Amino acid sequence: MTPDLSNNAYNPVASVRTTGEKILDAARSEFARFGLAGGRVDRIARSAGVNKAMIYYHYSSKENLYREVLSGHFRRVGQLLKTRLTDLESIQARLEAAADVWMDVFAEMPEFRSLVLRELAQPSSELLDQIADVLIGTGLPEAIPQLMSDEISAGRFREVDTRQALVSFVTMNIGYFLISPLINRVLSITDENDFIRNRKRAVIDLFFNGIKVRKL
Amino acid sequence: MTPDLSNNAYNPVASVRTTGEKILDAARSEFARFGLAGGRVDRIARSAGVNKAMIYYHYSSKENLYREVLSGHFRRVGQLLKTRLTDLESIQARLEAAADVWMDVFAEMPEFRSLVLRELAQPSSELLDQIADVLIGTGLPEAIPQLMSDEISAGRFREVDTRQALVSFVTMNIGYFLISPLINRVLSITDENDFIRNRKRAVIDLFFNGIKVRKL
Amino acid sequence: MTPDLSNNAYNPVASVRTTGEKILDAARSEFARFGLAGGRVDRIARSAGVNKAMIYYHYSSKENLYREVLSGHFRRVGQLLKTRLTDLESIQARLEAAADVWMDVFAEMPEFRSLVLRELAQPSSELLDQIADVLIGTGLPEAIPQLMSDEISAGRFREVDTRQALVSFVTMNIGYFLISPLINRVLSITDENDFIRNRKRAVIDLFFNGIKVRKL
Amino acid sequence: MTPDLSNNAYNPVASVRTTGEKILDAARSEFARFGLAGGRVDRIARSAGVNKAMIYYHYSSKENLYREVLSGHFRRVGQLLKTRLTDLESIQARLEAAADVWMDVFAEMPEFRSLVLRELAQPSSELLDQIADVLIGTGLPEAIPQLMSDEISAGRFREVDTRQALVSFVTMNIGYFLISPLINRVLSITDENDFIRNRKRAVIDLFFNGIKVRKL
DNA sequence: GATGAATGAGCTTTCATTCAT
DNA sequence: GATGAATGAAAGCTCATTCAT
Repeated sequence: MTPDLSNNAYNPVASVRTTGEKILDAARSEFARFGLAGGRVDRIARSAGVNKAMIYYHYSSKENLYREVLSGHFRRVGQLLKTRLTDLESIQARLEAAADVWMDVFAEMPEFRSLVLRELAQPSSELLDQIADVLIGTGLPEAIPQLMSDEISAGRFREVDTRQALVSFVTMNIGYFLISPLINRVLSITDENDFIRNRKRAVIDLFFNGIKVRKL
Repeated sequence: MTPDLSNNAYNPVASVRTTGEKILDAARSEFARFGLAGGRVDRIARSAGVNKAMIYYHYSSKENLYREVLSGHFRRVGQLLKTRLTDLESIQARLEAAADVWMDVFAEMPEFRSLVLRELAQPSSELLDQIADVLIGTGLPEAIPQLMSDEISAGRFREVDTRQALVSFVTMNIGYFLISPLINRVLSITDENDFIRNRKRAVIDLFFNGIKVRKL
Repeated sequence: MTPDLSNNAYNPVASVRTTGEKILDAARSEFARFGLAGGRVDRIARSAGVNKAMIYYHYSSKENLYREVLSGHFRRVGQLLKTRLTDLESIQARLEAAADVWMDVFAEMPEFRSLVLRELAQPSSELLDQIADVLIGTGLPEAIPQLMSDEISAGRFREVDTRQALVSFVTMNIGYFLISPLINRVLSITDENDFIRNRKRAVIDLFFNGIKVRKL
Repeated sequence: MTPDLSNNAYNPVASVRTTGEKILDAARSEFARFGLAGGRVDRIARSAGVNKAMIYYHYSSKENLYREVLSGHFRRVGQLLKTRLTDLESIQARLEAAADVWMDVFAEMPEFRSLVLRELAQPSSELLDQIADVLIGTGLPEAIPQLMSDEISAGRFREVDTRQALVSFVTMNIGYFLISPLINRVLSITDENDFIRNRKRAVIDLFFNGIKVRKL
């Protein structure tokens, strides 16, 4: 059930990592920690154990290396979404699966969070376009509101703005991961893993209780 | 009802902005756009219309200037929270007020979002400690779960994990602002202001419908 | 017998030091510690307790202030030499008096040593010209070798190169003060004052035993 | 008899000087002329004919480059002392050899004098510790006074303070070199080389005549 | 005389990138 | 592919000096 997102997800066989892969790995962590502007080519080379010139040989520029790092992540996320969200009929099943994917993504791709946050901070980010394309490509942003409308028509969901509802669901899931360092401090959460484990159920519970037709 | 968060919130009378304030204003926008590492002292000086050395005269280092920018924001946020969240009894009133504050903060302090996102991206950020302190200082992180517990005991709220519920509420509100560029693209939201206007009601509606005791 | 070289030698009445004097005092110690290139106008102003612009008001430039510091020293040294070396007949009396003066100069004008060393380090120093003039002005550099020649003619001194002998006498005296930090370390001299007290006698003793006619 | 202390002493084959050596050579002369604070990295780079960044590539900082310059000198001096002061029995032979070494050092390492003077001017110089160690390492500071004591016990030397005597010998030798620009002016010495050539004999003569037991 | 703020030139250092081997 | 050395542009910062009040 858990996906294959082990350490070597990006580089299946660690023992024969090519120079290009070593650079990519080092760059991933460098850019996650310091961002594009703050990341240092020297540091990447050193922590990859290769000569600095090799970075230019393989990736031609720091900025391009950064792009490679990001597109690697998105390829992986897209692939996960595609694999895990097919053949699911009910809206609940789909949303649960999506929640799972995000949890896995953040759990197993530790640098992803930082990279995305920094991209979100930039006024015009070509990267966001890429993510958006990946997400739209899953068909979910269109399908989910449509399914909700169907449920509303069928009298099972309350009359809500379906896009707002979708945004609510997404932010409850992703939002926690994005601002977890802040939340952990404010709520004195010490066992983060435990909190995350319960998170999915809590979100699903609140969301469907909030959207389904019930009587007071 | 809307607060005085106009452009000159930090410098009431624009016409007599001191050099220090001009620098701070320029720095705010520079760091929001490019981050600490990407921000350029030259550019700040130029766009503030002052000599570069003045930045060091007034703020002693680029990093310290950055800190001043951030702490200025937090002071403002803390002050807003303090002003707007007092004398409110019911949990609903409090959460609505908090939602209003966040909406205002993001609407009126355009650089805040970027700055916070970049800080969230950093593994160890002393700034997050500052925000956390501001938030804890409002008493809300303790009060809200307590009020929820009271409602649960009184049979009015369902048996939910109160901290998870709080996190859900917060992320539904803040989360949208943080990832709005992405959401806007994915959901093809063109009139962002319109979406934001409806957002508060949608969140409150979903949240309380989801947490209150009702019958199916 | 000991001269009036107390702390306030340069500024007779400390309690009413003018701004110009305060600056001069601070500058003296600053330039002694860091040299002309390493000395900082800011630091001088701060440690003098005056505004930086005052330095320019009173001394017009850093370099000029430096010159004032040095010429203050030389005036003092010249004055000392003049006072203490007059009315002395015998060569021994004169050399002893000169040794005393140097000892007093180094003992009571703590910054002098550093300043002179730095000037000596510079290939072309107008300051050295000034000192040289002061020294020549005392008449000693001409008188002493002449007196030695007389002694030689009279058969009391051995046939030595009188200028070399004078240089030997001077370096034995001054030389120690110039390189004392080094000598103290190498010879593990802990009680420097004690060593200095004995120095004069040792020099005189060695010099005259070395130069007088004796039999093996 | 004279040692190989030609211009390229530090870099035996001038035609293949490495970049690091070129920098070191340029730095040596720059720091000798202007000191650490007054020395300019730009100037060093230009006069070495290399890119400024190379200085940081090879020596990581201006201060460190300065340290390298000095330790290079001290290594050389230590080596000279070690080579020239072995296998010498009599105290006279040893002192003469030491005097020769110092004369050679000052004659052939033209920058040494300035560098040492500036270091002597600094209140706390780690460099002086290094020189002191080199000197102590030669064993002379301990051996010479001991030899003098032996001579005194044997009735050949007069009863003198042996450390004072050693200091006298050293300052007569080194002292002249340190303050030569001053002495030359005061005594109108035009042919410095001639004076230096005679200096050694004059010092030895005065010293031993002064310390040996003789009769008036 | 005295001050705080301002200036401009120049400082040390950094860093992405390229070159020669 | 791989390396160590090199480059040039620009970065952050300093500092002697001056100005307005």
